Amino acid sequence: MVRATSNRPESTRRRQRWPDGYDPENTRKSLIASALELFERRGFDRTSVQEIADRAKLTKGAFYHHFESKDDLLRHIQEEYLEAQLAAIAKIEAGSDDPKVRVAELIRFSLTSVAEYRAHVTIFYQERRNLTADLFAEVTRKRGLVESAFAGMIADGVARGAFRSDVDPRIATFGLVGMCAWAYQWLNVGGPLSVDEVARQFSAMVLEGLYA
Amino acid sequence: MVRATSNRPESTRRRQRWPDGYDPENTRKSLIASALELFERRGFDRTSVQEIADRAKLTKGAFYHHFESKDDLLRHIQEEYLEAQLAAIAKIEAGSDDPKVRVAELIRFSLTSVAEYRAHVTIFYQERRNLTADLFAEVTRKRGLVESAFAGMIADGVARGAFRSDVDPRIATFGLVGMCAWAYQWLNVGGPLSVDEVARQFSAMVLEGLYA
DNA sequence: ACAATGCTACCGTCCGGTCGGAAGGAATGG
DNA sequence: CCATTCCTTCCGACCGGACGGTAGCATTGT
Repeated sequence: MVRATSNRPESTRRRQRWPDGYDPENTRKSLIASALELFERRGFDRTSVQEIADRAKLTKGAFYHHFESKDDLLRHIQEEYLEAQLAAIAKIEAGSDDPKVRVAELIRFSLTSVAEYRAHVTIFYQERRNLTADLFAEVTRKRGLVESAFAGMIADGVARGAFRSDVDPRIATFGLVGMCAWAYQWLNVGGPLSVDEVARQFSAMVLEGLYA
Repeated sequence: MVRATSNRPESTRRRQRWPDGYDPENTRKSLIASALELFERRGFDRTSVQEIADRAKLTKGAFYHHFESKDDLLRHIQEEYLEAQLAAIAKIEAGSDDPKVRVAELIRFSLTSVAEYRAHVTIFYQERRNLTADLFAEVTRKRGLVESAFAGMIADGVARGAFRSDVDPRIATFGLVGMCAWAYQWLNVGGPLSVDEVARQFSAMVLEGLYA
C-alpha cells in the first residue's frame, strides 16, 4: 500500500542502447502484459509478483526496478484503460450531435473497447477496491465522466424531443452502461457474435424497443 | 481448497438445549452475516478468517468447527443466493405467459433480488473464480438456468410475433441480464431510486424503446 | 566512472488451517 | 438424586508456507 507516484518523466530519461535492438522499455511492457493476463484470469490478490515476473521470464528484482509496488502496477493498468475511454468519448462528442446517432455510437464504442481492452476492463471492474482510497476516488471520478457522457446525451435527446419525455436519463444511463459493461463477461472477439452485430442489436433494442 | 461437502444431516443431529433460549445455530448465522459484510466490502481474498470470527465475536476455532474451510463458506453463500434465484424464476414461469408481462416481471424480479441480496450478489459476481473448478462449473450451470429463462421468454415472444422478428434472443438476453445484474454496482435500497421505478423505466426502455 | 538494468538471497508478516482441551448440558445407570 | 460419561461448542496457541518488499551485487552500455 505504498503511496507516491512512479511517473517517470519520459522526456528526461536518456534511453540506453542495448545489443541487437533490445529495448529496455520492453521489459516494462512485458511485465504489464504478463500481469494483464494473470490478473484477468486469477485476480489481483491471487497473482503473486513472483508469478508475474516468471511469466515475463524475469525476476522480482526486475519487477521492483520498474514498479514501486504491486499496487503501482494495478494503478498503471487502470489509468491506461481510463485514458483510452476518455479519449474515445471526446471523439464521439466531437461528431454528430443527433442524440440517436450519439447513443448508437456510444454503445458501439463501449462494446468495441470491451472487446479490445478485455483484460483491462475485467481488471478494472473486479479490482477497483484494491486501490488505495484516494486513487479509488480518482478512478471513480474519471469513470463518472464516461457515464456522464451517456447521461448527457440521453438528457439532451429528451430535451430536444427525440426521446420519450417520461424517460429518466439517470436510470436509462445506468441501464445502458450496465448492458455494455456486462459484455466483458461474455463477449469474445473470436466468438460467434461480432461486435458490430451486438452493437446493432443493443441499439435497436434500446432505441426502438422489442415490440413488434 | 478442501473438497467434501459439509452438509450436516440435520435429521440425525440431536439438538442440544442451551440456557436462556440460546441457539447454537445462531453462531453459524452470525459467522455468515459477518462474512457477507466483509466479503462485500473488502473481497474474499482480503478478508481473513480471523476477521470474520472477530466481527462475530468468536474465534477461528469456532469458525472451523462450523465450516470446513473458507471456501466452504463462500460456497454456502453462493448457493444460498442461487437457490433464491431459481425459486423466483419458477414462480414467474408459473404465472402469465404473455411475453411482455414475463419480461417485465423478470426485470422487476432481478432488480428486487439485487436490492434484497445485495451482499450475496456482489460476492457472487466478484468471487466466482475463487471456487474450485467443479464448484465453479456447478454454479455457472445454475446461473445459466436463470439466463435461459430470459432467453426462452424472449425467443417465445419473437416466435409468437409479440417482439420484432429481427431480434436475436441471445443478444437481447445478454443485454437484459447485464442491465439488471449491473444494478448491484449502484442500486441501494435506501437511495433516491426506488426499485419499482427503476424496473418500470427499464421495462419501458427495452420494450417500447427510447424514441418519442 | 557512472547510470541503468536485472539477479539472488533474504526478511518480517500474515494467513489458512490444525490440535488439544475446557466448559457444560444431555444421557445413562444406579 | 447423584456420579459418570459423552457430545457439542468453542477457545487459543501453534505451524508451515507463501507473499510483498528490500539489499547488495553483477553486468553492460555510454
